[in-house]
Amino acid sequence: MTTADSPEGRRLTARGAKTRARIITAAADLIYVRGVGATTLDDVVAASGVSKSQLYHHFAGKGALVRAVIDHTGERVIERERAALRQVSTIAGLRRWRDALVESNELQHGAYGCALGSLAADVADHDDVARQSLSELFTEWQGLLAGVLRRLQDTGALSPEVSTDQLATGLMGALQGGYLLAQAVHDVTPMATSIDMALAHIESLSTG
Amino acid sequence: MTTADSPEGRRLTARGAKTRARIITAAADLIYVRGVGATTLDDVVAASGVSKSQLYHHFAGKGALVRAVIDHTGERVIERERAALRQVSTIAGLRRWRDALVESNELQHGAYGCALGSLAADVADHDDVARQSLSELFTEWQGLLAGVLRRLQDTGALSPEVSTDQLATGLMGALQGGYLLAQAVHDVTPMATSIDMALAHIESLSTG
DNA sequence: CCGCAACTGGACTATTTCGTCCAGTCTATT
DNA sequence: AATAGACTGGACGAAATAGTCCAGTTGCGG
Repeated sequence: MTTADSPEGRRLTARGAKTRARIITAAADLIYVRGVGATTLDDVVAASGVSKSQLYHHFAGKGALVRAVIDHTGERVIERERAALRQVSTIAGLRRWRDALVESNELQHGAYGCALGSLAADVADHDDVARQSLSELFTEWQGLLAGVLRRLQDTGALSPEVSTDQLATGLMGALQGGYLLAQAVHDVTPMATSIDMALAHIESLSTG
Repeated sequence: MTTADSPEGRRLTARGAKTRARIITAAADLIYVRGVGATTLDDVVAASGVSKSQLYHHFAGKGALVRAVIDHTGERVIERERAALRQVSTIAGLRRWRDALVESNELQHGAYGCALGSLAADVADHDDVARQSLSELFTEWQGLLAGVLRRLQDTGALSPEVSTDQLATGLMGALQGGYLLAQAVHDVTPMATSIDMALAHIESLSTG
């Protein structure tokens, strides 16, 4: 999944890998809060406690760093979602998943939005390879949701007629739209409402 | 709705107003395509054919210009939606509304996303008064959707039990999420799917 | 028709920010 | 433990960009 993002060929020592990781996590944190455009490389240098020459040693430039941040954030989100959704096979489980996301977003009153969604809005029209990475990440995330929906079908809680892929897309749309509205309003209520509507629809498609 | 955005007190002549409007539309077009951060004031000056001193004559700075762009774009979107939704009172009418938005977005293969949504993602965490304007615009837009849903209730096409406000929020969430996914994938399919799910849910709530 | 205020235009400055360079330090291997 | 090569640090340069200033023009009220 993760594309080769360090200068090709050269192998990293353990120390180098650690430094590189420190740069990425610092950049990811800053970018999540301030956005790509408002995050300067000097900010990243200061936050990571790494010299600028190292930043350019590990990354070809700001674009490459941003792409690495996308990969990193993507892995984090996918990993979190994989853990959260792995065992879910009921509507109630999906509701608990929703609750966790809403509560987590509540902590910052909806600010900053979805880690992946904000990145997408930020770079999609500016960096095509970054956009494609994000596209694949969204697809993977939707795949996890589709897996849950298939399990609902297997247990008979969801009609076998419906397209789990389309429902997963709809659910992801509701989630991302909810994040965006919550970000604009600084209140998670619309996010909860938006996801609830998607879940209610899924529930209404139960067998019989 | 539109806040006073030109230096208070001074009255604009017709020529001044025209120049001011030209700046705003040029900036709005650039910002829609490139985003706020990637749009420079020199770009705006070049695109509008207006001198920089005039830009600063009409706007206190970049932030004020961006806020004016938000007001302008907001009015445009709300006006468009008001016209599109005014007479809608059936599910089929909502479907035609959906078709028009999807087709329009198809022209650019989903790029740039929703004029209001992109702005929100761009500035919400950086300018609180801009965020609040956007919040109000979303609320107004949702109000138009809620109006349609109330008409559905009046004609008996929608159960009088359901909350039209919540459904409108869910529909707006699906719309915005759909825009974002389409932007990431460069394909309007997920946008269509996302809205369709919301509409299917609304349709499933018909009386009886 | 005249004068004053508002509008127009573009050259200029200060600051920010991306990216480079070089000198010194650490580490793995022989 | 010596050396080669990889890693670290910060000072430096160049470009872009927000914002300022002043000289010239236009148009409206008296």
